[in-house]
Amino acid sequence: MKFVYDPFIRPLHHPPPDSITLPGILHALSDPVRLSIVAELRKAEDGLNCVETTGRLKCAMPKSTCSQHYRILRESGIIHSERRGVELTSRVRRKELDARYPGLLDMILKAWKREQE
Amino acid sequence: MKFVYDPFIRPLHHPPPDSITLPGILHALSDPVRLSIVAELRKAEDGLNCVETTGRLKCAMPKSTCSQHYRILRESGIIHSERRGVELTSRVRRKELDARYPGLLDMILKAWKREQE
DNA sequence: TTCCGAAGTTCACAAATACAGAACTAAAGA
DNA sequence: TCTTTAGTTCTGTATTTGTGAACTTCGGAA
Repeated sequence: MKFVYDPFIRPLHHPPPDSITLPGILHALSDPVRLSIVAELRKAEDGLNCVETTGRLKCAMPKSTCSQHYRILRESGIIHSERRGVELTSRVRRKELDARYPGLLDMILKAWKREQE
Repeated sequence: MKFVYDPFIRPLHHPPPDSITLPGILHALSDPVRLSIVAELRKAEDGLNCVETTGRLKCAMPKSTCSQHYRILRESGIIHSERRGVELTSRVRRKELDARYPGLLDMILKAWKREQE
């Protein structure tokens, strides 16, 4: 069977703001790793790529798993990713999220930070 | 194989406040049906049983599915359930949740209400 | 008292989802 | 050109979810 591969051609899918859903957001944030990824991304104004993020997380994780986590975050509408050469730079879609769910992400990340200590 | 059955003897499991986790909460709330169940429960100060809740929800759903949703909500720590004869009366664990995650549930339910309109 | 209906739970199985290793592609630099 | 780096896809396995069917218990009716 042929192995079809086109990661750099296939466009990344980002939902438009009005098709972001609350259950989708909550599901994306219902995983400790993803919560931590989002927390890191949110701190970094310029975005981070996967290596940088997992580096700061210091929780070892296979690349494939990491890739899946980013896909889930992206397709739920929490982050925006863009290819820069071989890297994928992601950042939190702050304005859009805050317009749709004011204060929600902040509150969740704050609670997560507390819970981590 | 023997069918072991003891629903009215087996105790309901409610996590103590300090073993409630944020990912657990978010996961429990990452389903539209469960969000709506919690919204109804939160409105009813005295608690509701499953039939009352699903009646108000007017989204038909098999009993087994409903039972699972309640189990997930209960084991995440969002609701407390207690048997009253043949019924199961559930209510939101407001004080405990608000102590641990101040304002979070309110914010989520408010966002859900907006999204429903 | 006995019987029946209502309320929920558990089981079993199918479908969907998640995880992680392996193979792979493309870009950038030596 | 060759190699390293960053990330994706595939695949098989494992876990989770949804639902019908069988079941138990309680409370009220007969």
